[in-house]
Formats: sequence, C-alpha cells, structure tokens
Amino acid sequence: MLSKLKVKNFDLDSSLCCGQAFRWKKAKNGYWYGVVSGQVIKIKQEDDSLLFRTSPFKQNIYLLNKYFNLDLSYPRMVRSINKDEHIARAIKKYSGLRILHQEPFECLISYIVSINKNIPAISMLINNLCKRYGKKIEFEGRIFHTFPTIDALKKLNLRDFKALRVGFRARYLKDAVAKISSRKVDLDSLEKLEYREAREKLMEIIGVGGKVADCVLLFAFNKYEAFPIDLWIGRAMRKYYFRNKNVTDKIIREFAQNHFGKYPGYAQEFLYHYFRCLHK
DNA sequence: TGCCAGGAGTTAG
DNA sequence: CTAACTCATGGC
Repeated sequence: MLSKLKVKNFDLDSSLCCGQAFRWKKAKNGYWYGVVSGQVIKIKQEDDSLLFRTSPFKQNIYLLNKYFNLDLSYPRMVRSINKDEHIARAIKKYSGLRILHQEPFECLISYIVSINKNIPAISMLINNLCKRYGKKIEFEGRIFHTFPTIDALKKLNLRDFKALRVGFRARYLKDAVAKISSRKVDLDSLEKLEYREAREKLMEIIGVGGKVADCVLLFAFNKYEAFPIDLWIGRAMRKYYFRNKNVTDKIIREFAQNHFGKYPGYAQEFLYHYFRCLHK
C-alpha cells in the first residue's frame, strides 16, 4: 500500500535530479527509488501529493518530512533570494526545488568522492561502496544497499579504499573516517556551530576544501549561508554577475553571501541547476 | 602560483 | 571503434 502526503511548493523531480544527492534512480514505472537513513524510499509526485512507500519501516512520514525539509517556509525563502532577473528566471523555471537534508556522514564521504569527477562516475563509485560495505535491504524483490556506517569503514586500510577505484581520494577518505570516528571532527556537534566555525572544522579533514565543506554544510546541515562553487556555478556567476570577468571563487562567494539574503545556498542550487540544464 | 592525481563517462572523429 | 577531453577540486 502506498501512502499519500500533501505538499506545497514542491517539485520532486527537480529536487532529486539537480545533482545534490547521488543515489536516487528513477525507474520506468515513474517512481524514484533511493535509500535514506537505512531505509528504502519509493516515491513519486502527482500534483500536490507525494505517493510513497518506505521499508523496512512502513509509511515513515517523519523520514520524508525531514529529508525533504517540508517545514521550510518556501515563500519566505524565495522572497529572500529573489533579488534580480537571473535568479528570478531560475526560480520560476524550477519552482519547488528543495535542498535535501542528507545524512552528514554519507554526504561528507560522497562529496570527497566527488572531487574532480562527473556525476555518473560519482554515482557509480558510491554505489560500489554501498554494495561492498553497506547492509542489504530487500524491497519489491530487489536488493538495495544502505550507506556504510562509520564503524564499517573504520576498519578499512588504504588498500581497501584504493580497491574502490577512487584513486588519489583514497587517503582523503581514510583521513575523513579516522577523524570522524575519533570525534576529532565531531559530526554531531557541527550542527550547533556557526557556519564559519563548522566550515573550518570540516576543512581539518585532508581532502576537504572550501567547496566540499560548503556542500556538506548545505546538503547535510541546512546551513543556507553556504555557497559551494564548482565549475558550473562559477561560470554561471561570472556570466550573470561579473560580465564574464575572471574573478576568484572567493569574490564570487562573498558577493553571493551578501546578495542572496538569508538563503544563498538555495540561490546556488537554483542557478546551478538552471545553468547546467541550459548547457546540456 | 601552477600542476598533478586515477579513472570513468562522454564526445569528436 | 578509438582517442581525446572532461570532471560538484584539493594538496603540495
């Protein structure tokens, strides 16, 4: 049996395909399948309703509410960032796009893997990681895998990480797992820190620079001040706001954090998705 | 400051 | 089909 959840200002497809999470797949039956917090989610949107099923816990509305940030005041967020014609176009086109509330550990590991890789390659590597070190869940006759726990990855040595074909990122992953499990970088306490402090803390991990830190803060801690700058958003920002002048990422980030009110991260996601779809 | 790191996906030819 | 190019970058 499917459950039904009414939503407003919500677009499932934009939210799941805009590149913030790497483990969702849309099947031919029109449903998205993903694994979140150790549970399989099957979900699709029909107008203002989400039709979904979760497993092994049934009808887990709490999980959806948290993961999709359904409590966010969307109109207020839009009013805050809607400052110019460029962002207005992106908001209009992808209205309902939500920044997800991912699991911190999964998000961190995923974005370390993402360093200098394209999205299909990232998805593949993360799926390999889950297949090898995650737990199996059977759902509708298919096998899904949870994201590995910290403890499961704590045991791996450098060779084990290399075997995942992540290349030079292997030592980054190892350092991340070591610092998280020893609580030298305490993921649980990051939530309470200010954006800047949390960012610096994450950057103590080898392989975590400003961009990866900003992704984790935005996608796993809902720190909307974060404005991650990758190749695409860099191009978009230079084009729309700097007349194609060759400004540094730092200039762009500081401009964005001043320009887009209380939700620069949302502005980033709209512009990123808009610009990337435009050039594909 | 610039260059390098592995390898998969994508595209040009 | 193969080769070249590209890649949600950070470290040194």
